[in-house]
Amino acid sequence: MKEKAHKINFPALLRNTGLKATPGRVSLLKLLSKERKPLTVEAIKKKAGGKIDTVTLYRALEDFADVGIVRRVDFEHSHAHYEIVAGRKHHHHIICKKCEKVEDVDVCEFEGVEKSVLGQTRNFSSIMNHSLEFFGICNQCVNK
Amino acid sequence: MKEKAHKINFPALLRNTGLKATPGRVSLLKLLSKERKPLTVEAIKKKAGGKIDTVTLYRALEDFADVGIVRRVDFEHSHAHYEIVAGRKHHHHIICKKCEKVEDVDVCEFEGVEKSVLGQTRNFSSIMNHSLEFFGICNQCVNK
DNA sequence: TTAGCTGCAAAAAGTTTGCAGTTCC
DNA sequence: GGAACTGCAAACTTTTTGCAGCTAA
Repeated sequence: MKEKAHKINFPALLRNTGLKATPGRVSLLKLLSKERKPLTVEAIKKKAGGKIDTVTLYRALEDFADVGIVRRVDFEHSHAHYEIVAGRKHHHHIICKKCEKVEDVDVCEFEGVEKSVLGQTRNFSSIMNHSLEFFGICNQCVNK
Repeated sequence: MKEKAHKINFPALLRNTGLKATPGRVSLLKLLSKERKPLTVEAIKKKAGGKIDTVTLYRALEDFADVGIVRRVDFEHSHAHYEIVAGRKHHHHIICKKCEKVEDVDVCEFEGVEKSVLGQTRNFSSIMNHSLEFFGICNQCVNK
């Protein structure tokens, strides 16, 4: 079963979540959907040919993350990454501590784990999402 | 089995990893060890009575993280947190998306998972560490 | 028409770099 | 003595805020 994120109707997706389907936001989603990996704000800007205003980009990404179309990912490097969620299977990442190379990884089901986590706390009643990242040094960076 | 992080010989620990046991670094480790939760650089500074220089703090934390005495944790809020590792059991966190409240959580073994992850990639040969954080809205913030 | 989106300017927040002086071992 | 650590100044990067004009629905 191949993922066909490019077939998603982004204007409809945006409207369904209460956001407006502006040309800028639709192309941003297309870009993220095509790249299929976590990108920094600067990287997105570059990929878009520098045409997007940085502030507008931050605001769009925040809005998207709020409604779950996009997710923010942190790799212990002081800048956030954003990745499309819509049209993609749930997955995690392995990241090179040196060059920041990122690869997707699949990990077993997490439903049981979330239940167990909720069983341990009295301050939380539900879990909205989780992040799971693996860190190492990639084979290219090891040889240096 | 209670954790007794306060009994750790920090000067020795530092020297064992090739770092110098300066008074500043030893008290920083004591502070982190006492707090037992992820703190931002600003929070550490405040707890220390503002006596630590910010730059020195960043450099010490980075050095500590490099040798594994401390770990950096990211909570999808644009500032890093640092938590002591030495003397503590491996654990993860659940974080409130609104107030950034943090609670420790224990999760089942990860050895099998790491093996499975390494089986999926050709670019990495080992995993040095992983991050696993759960996000939700805490009960106090829900009622707002 | 109006709530939401955009872009510019500016500021705030977080982090890094360079360097001269000090301290640990 | 020498490598590591510290503190200050300065720079740089990342993210946020405010506001006026524009646009999708």
